[in-house]
Amino acid sequence: MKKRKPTIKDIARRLDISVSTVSRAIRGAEDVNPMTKKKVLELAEKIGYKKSVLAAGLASKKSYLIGVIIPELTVPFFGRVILGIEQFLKPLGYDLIIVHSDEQEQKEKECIDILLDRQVDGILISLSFNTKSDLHLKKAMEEEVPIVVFDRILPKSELPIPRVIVDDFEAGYQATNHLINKGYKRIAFIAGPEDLYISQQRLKGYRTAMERNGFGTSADLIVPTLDLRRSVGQALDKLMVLKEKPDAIVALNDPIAFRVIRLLQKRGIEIPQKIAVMGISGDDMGELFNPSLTTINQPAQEMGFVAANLLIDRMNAMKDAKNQGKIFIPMAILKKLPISLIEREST
Amino acid sequence: MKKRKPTIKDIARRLDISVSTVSRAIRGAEDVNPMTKKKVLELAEKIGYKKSVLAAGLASKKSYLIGVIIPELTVPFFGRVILGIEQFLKPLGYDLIIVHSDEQEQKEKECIDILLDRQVDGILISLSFNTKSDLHLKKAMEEEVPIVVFDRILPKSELPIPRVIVDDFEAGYQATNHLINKGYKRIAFIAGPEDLYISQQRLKGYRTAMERNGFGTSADLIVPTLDLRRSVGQALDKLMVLKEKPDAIVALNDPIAFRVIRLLQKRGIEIPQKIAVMGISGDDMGELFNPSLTTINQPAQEMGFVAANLLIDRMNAMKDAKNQGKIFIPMAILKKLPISLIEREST
DNA sequence: AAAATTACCGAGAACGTTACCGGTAACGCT
DNA sequence: AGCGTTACCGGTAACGTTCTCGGTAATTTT
Repeated sequence: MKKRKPTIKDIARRLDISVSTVSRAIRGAEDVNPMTKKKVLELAEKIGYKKSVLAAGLASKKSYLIGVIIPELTVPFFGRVILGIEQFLKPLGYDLIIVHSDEQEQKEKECIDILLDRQVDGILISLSFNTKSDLHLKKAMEEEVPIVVFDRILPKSELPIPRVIVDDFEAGYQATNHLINKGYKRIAFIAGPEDLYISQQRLKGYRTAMERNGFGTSADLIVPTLDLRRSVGQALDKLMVLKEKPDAIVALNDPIAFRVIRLLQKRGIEIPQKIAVMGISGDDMGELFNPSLTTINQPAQEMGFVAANLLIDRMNAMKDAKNQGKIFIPMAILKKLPISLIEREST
Repeated sequence: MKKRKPTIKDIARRLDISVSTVSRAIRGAEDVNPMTKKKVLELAEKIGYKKSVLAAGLASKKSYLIGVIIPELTVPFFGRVILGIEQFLKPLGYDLIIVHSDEQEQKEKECIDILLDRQVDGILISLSFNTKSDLHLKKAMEEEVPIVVFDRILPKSELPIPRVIVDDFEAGYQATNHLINKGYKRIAFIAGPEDLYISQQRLKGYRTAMERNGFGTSADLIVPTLDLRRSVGQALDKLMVLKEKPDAIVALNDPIAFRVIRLLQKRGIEIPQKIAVMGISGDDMGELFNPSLTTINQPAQEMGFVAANLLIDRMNAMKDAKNQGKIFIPMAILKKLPISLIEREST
């Protein structure tokens, strides 16, 4: 006694109308009598009809799936971004398929492939720490699936795609400035990989702040880390062997700052008395540390919201162009979100 | 100049064979000459053929999508679980669609609906803090999509579905025991909602350890929290107004423990000198705290792996039953994973 | 040498929906 | 009265696979 799942045909038969009409009614399209529409909807509800996304997708060449690629699952910042993405996309009937690149360029490529295979309608991506090229993004563009990059973008990319980031220069600048205002003088910066746009910009902000206040930016004080975990210690080591040790440290982001705090404490260095520490991210977790972490807040959720919005815009633009028979000319957009200071105990 | 995406038909035409054969070759099925198979695969690669998951799913009634429902995106534990799930499922060609319930039963229901609409082949779910019934799981069962619950399960559920958890009793027991061994005497327990199985069991473990060591378990020392954030403070308050304050606290999980540490420090209470704190989860983050958090490690990744494994088993069992014309009789399975102590500075 | 088995392949019907086009009836306009 | 609109609706062909069944030739078995 198996109960076949009801389909559009069953409804059509029982109501003695055509499948076309039922289809139109179901998806709330134009050209259908309110009366019949009501009847269809009621019967559908009654017999527990569920539209097959698969079949619908196949026929309409849309999947109503949006792919999201993030570098790491456990970074709180990305969790908040996804919240914003959902907030925008869910009401529109899109679902999310979330994959992570594990901070590796190679895996990132695979992620793109997976999503393309799934025929997602669009892709939202934040690049991994180690991504140096965006050829894989190009691939997506060639398949005509719109893509927008958020937060972690590539500096020199020529690709005409939308990007949404925070004002990273300003973040670096304000962080450094805050420290200077607090009276710190030898301020160090723990950067990320060279190719990383956020690293470049935040560093630039740091440099500018230092120079405007008459402090040099000796190369000693700028050390890179290649990931969020292991190499933070090495970076810090470089700082601590200097003859003149820094009295404050700006970390590229909060996860790095957390580790810096911990490592300094292990050395018995008091924060912020001996050395102050600043993060950039605005993770909630920073509040729980002892001392709690002063940081630059990034509007993560808003970023997700805006990125999703840009994606839908782009999708619509592509569709419109196609309908009018024109070819769609993709354009680069760079949207910067404002940041703000969260002062806590570590500075 | 639009380039239609190559399909199975294109390959068939160019190789002058039938689509059936191409299909078989592509999906590596039986009954196809190795020679032609090779040719198909090569041509497919050459012209950049991508199989349409939509069409394949429609025809085969499989989506190769597995839904994962977790209570919160930003809890590290779940991030690790997902890693394990991926590890098992990816090689099998499944992709994950991750949704979160925001710790609300209502949203959890919606999540199930979304996944069912997507025609996922299976569902992995960890219940929200506030889920009291599992009727929504029943719904999934009725649609014949297999489901397995991990970590956060319901105590009294009669549903014949697989569950995988850690040995929560043992976790509570070992945590408490560790504290006792360290010489603490008035040990408090911060629990979760009453209906939560992990809370019940860990509490039971706590009680047993206390009693076996001749300590009473006065009701004062057991306080509940309803979420991972706000109400932790209230729970702690109840403990701190006692005439005889506790000298150690076991928290239901690490996120709660983090907050406890912070709140105690704000009151100027030294950890672990005045009060010791223990978590249960094994979050990496615990290492970064000051003092670092002693915790019971849960094999999160393994849990994901095992849960995924059980899911696939169940899927196969259902398929086999169907093929043999029998009806599938679902059975409950409860798999317990072993835990271990991570001793750090907070005790 | 006949029969049975095996290895491989093809035809064609699903799968459940949407897109496209055409048609009818009713209505309003000149 | 004739004509163009509008509001609905239906038929049918996609969409790109997989599945079932059957068929042929080669190979093995008896």
